[in-house]
Amino acid sequence: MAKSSVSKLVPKVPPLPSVPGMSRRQQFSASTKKTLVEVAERLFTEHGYASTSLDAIVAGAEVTKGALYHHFSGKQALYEVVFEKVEAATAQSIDAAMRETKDPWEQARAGLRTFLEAVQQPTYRRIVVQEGPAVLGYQRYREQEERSTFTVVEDIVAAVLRAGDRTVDDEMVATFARLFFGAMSAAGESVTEASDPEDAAERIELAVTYLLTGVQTLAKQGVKVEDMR
Amino acid sequence: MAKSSVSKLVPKVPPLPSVPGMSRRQQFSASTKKTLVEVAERLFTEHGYASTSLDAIVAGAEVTKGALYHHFSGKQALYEVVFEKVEAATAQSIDAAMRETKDPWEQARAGLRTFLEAVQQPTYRRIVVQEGPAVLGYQRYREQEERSTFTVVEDIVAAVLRAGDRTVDDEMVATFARLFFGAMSAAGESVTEASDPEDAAERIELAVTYLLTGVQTLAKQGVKVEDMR
DNA sequence: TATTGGACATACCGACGGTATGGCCAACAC
DNA sequence: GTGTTGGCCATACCGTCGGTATGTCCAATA
Repeated sequence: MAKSSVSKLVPKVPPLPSVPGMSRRQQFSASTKKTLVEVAERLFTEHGYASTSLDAIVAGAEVTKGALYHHFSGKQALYEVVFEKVEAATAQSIDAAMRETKDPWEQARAGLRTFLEAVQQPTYRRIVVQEGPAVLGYQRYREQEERSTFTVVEDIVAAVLRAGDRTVDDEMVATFARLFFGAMSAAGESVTEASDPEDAAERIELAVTYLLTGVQTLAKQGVKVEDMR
Repeated sequence: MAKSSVSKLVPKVPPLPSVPGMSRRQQFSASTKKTLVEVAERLFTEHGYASTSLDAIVAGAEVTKGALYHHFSGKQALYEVVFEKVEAATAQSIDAAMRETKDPWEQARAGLRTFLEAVQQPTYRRIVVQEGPAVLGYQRYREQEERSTFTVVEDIVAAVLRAGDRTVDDEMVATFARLFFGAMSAAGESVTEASDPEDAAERIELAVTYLLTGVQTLAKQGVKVEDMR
């Protein structure tokens, strides 16, 4: 009991590089909200959504459920914020990797490679790939996806595809992007669970390269997607 | 109260085409177990795992939790039985579709088409694709998968791949199969959610055909997967 | 200085998964 | 025919967890 009273008497350390536009009160509030999200991200990643209780989250953040429900409407809403954060970070990292080169083909390779790496990260795997659809429902899952990572992947696919066949419309690009996105997501799980992850990742890249080479070859021959009908 | 006493006084209708090897008692038991699985499959499909209470399941089966826990060790175990049932049925339907023709290439087309159809069925989508990984955990999910549907898909991929390049090893086949399996799963969601599902399905088939044609073209040119290194 | 409202803490509720216990009756032994 | 046993299931109950209602404190503003 002494311990808890101490934790109450000693307030949280204020975020020192204080944001100028915010009052002290607002800064404390933002700090607890941020802490809640960070703790939730960690626990959701480690134990999954169902096995992570709100009590565990608020304990980890050293607050109470009152604080949590003041900032979020419930467990699912908190999860959604964590989800968005993880998605945004991943999209940004892919984007950054692509900006390191200017050659479109190299950009695509770099982007896909980074995506394959991202999809192996425990946080992205658990929160986005494995539990995202089940927790958010597929509708919301897809909406969130399309505002970040999927769009980046779609741009890559569009560049690769249109390099060989300029006649493909947007919907066809989206279709290819869906296939690639699904394939890479499954690949991430596969790689992570493999006995030799490095070797598995290499095989994935080999397979994808083979498929892309096939697409390139068709393009050089002037074979278009529409010709498949 | 009169209602409940009536339901107790009037026992369930015994399964009439009685299995010879079973005693009456065993047949009643098997009947309740089967009913529980069927009701659970329906409710899990309609409302999802988390939103389906055991009370709702036992009410639908007109038994009590005592019966449920006599036959299954818990909610997750019941889900796993349902999962296996759905997986087995899907694998069998793909298998049946493939047996209708003898040409290997046509078999592959039929198999993939049937898989694309299966992945759009509400039950398979919800129980296997959307919630399977989250509820069972990816480990068990993959174990179950590899005992049924995935293996069938893997066989198809192996046949297509080895028709052009006989040097690919089993692990490389498995890698391609993973990619295809993931791509088709995502495709199923995409098709189902599309404003025009038929059109979406056609686009998917077009895209897959394009990719396969690329693979065939490479094979004809003698380009092997190993050449990608 | 008075007042207000944002930012929490505390106490509590209902639902749900799971367990403990007991009753009933078919099946088998004799 | 009778006694006994064990499979099959009903009933009652418990702990946990997500969510809610209410109260408190204090910084910010007038």
